[in-house]
Amino acid sequence: MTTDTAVLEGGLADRSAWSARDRCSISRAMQVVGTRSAMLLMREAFYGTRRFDDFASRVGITEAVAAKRLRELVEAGLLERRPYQEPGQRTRHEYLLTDMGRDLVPAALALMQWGDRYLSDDGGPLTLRHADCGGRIAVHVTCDRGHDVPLDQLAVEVNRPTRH
Amino acid sequence: MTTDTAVLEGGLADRSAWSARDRCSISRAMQVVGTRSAMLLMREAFYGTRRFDDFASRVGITEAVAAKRLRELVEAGLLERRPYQEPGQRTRHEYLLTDMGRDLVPAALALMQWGDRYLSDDGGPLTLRHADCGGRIAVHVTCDRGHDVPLDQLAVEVNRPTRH
DNA sequence: CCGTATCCTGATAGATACTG
DNA sequence: CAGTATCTATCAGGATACGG
Repeated sequence: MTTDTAVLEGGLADRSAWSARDRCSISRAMQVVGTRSAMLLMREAFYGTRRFDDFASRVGITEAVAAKRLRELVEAGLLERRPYQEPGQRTRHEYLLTDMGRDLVPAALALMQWGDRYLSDDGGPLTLRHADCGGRIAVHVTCDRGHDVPLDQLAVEVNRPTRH
Repeated sequence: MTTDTAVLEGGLADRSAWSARDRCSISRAMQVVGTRSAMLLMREAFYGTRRFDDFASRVGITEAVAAKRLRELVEAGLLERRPYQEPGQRTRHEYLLTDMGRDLVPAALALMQWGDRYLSDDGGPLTLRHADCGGRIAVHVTCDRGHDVPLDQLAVEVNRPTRH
């Protein structure tokens, strides 16, 4: 294990162990939700969209693209395709968030927060609040001892993969 | 203004105001860093990489792609291309994080955290710590009254654009 | 070192038309 | 409503070669 302190300041010394592209979790995450359509479909799922047509129209993509992405997201485990039946109707399918999909919310919110700040003239079209208390939502980087961690106090530890 | 409570539970009723794709901050953010190479170049910048060749080799992309993405990231305002000169050397350029680029860190960390959890067999190649106290880093969704907000307690408020 | 130029492949995604 | 099929344009990105 190697520990570097204040990465954003001094840089990361030992990179050999993880510069391998295929182990980087950001890289892997981007392979799954690294297209505009995939992330926006997840956004829709967060907002409660369940049906194919709604996904396509609300995201603003063609049915062909929606079908392909949804299939990939189901296969990757972010969504679950489940049959359901309304009384007197034929069987349909709905797309539901899995735990894996739900846990992507912080990443989506972090992107939204960043976009609201830097890519929008009026702070963005949505304000998120804590349903219980009405406080405004923000995404924070914290440590498990409860400190809010400024970006210049991030340290990186390299975990070498266990060999056999 | 319209407020919906517990979006992840009940769904979002009033979508007409923001379903316009071009105002969604997630969509805009994905236009800027929605490719694997762009996000990984930003990751490198977070880790202190400054030079063209290092960007290309550490991210594992060709120089052509690196050149194009870096140019776009500079143009979008996430990086700054600055000339510098070592004594006795000719002028070179380095790519430095701007505030806008630095503020993308939480989004990158959120993706990393998600990837560590769901796309890695061993928790991921890196552990991030708070340099001051050594505590493990995590990305949290909180409200400005200090509550940690569970994902099922997110409420959405739609801000209509001001007309004239 | 720091890129540019060219060529090529595959993925992303729009448009349109069609099926159960 | 929930897709599939086809056709097309644009973009992401690898390979290779070249220039300051």
